[in-house]
Amino acid sequence: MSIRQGLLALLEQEPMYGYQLRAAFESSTGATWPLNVGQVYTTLSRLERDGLVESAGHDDEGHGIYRITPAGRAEVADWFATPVGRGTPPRDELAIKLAMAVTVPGVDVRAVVQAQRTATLRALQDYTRLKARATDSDLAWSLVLDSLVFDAEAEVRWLDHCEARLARAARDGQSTGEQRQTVSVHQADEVRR
Amino acid sequence: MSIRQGLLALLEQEPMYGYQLRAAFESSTGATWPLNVGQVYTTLSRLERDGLVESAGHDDEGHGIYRITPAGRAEVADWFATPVGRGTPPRDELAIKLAMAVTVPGVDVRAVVQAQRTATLRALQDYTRLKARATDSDLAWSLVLDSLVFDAEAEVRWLDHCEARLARAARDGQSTGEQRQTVSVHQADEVRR
DNA sequence: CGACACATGTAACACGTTACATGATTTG
DNA sequence: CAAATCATGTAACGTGTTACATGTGTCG
Repeated sequence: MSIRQGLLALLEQEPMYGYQLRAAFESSTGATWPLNVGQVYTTLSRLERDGLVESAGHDDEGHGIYRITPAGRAEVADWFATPVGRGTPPRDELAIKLAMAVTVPGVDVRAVVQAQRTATLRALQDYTRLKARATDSDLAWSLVLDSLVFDAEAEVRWLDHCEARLARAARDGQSTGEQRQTVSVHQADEVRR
Repeated sequence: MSIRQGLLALLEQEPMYGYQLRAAFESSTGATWPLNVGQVYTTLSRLERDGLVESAGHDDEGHGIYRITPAGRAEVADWFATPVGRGTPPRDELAIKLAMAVTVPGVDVRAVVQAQRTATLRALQDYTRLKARATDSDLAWSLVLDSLVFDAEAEVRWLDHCEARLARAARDGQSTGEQRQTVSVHQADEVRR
């Protein structure tokens, strides 16, 4: 649901054709998330289907131009105005994986944490290397890169935290898997708000 | 791609029927990500289609039990052994949104940052409140909660960082939108590795 | 000429998600 | 009894993603 919004936002700047849109998107995000061109066209179709963009004839060179509609503008405004979903946060694969690792007996949780930690640290190095260049020019990309860095750092911190807790749990003799047999359902509907 | 793996991992612990699986999943993740029961069954079908689980007759009470296959076990082992995708990191909607906000002229970036900051801080409070209870018992849920906290904290830090950079950029007169007209493609294929 | 970037699409599939239909069993 | 929970499924849709088909222009 973010490519859709992203492309739509770019179209608010100026009508564009498909290839141009892809270039604009990758330029802003610094090619952090490579975008298959085909997806631009499928997404444009869907946006047109939903009345958020419309075909606007052809370019001087014959490119099929797309233009944003009033409804589209409204949607973009709404997107920027509404904070990103901290109500039901996006499923975090790593968190799920660790949760399962400590739930299912016979999994070497420490090893999982270690492996992840190494990988994340390596990614962090890559990001830092990339940040060296490209700094002041592309503000957008620079911020995206920083986002990746902050995320990765938080992940490392969390992994360390996990290790500490696991060590403590192990020391206290709890065999990591003292789950009840018949799992009780719905002990926390509150999270759902 | 994480529910699939999660359910599969749970089945390695012990054969189960659908409803039980959902309970186990929500128990481990602390109902942080509520899981529609229907999805358990669709996912089970797909897992069976792929030969990772198989039907194992019926329970004493007539429940349709699913059992993990050797191939399934292999996949789980692989899942735990392979670090989560720090090669092409998952698309971060907030990062994309901010990138677009600074790219498209006429967007009040500061307002976007502010709104997000408020929302995230509020979420952080909720998490902290939840952490008060539930601590030592459910290790898994506790870790998931911590993950959310660490993530949210990193987000706030990043938002502050963004604000600072934006202020600096504004002070230096760059009108936030000094993007080149014709966007240059592929200036950074390196990220893709 | 041949390779390569530009450019536009389409078909197919994956996973996640919701809404709905249906029935058994429990419980106030 | 009525309402809620347990339990199993299916149908339909949405976005994201890849692979493919196809054609034009450009440049060494």
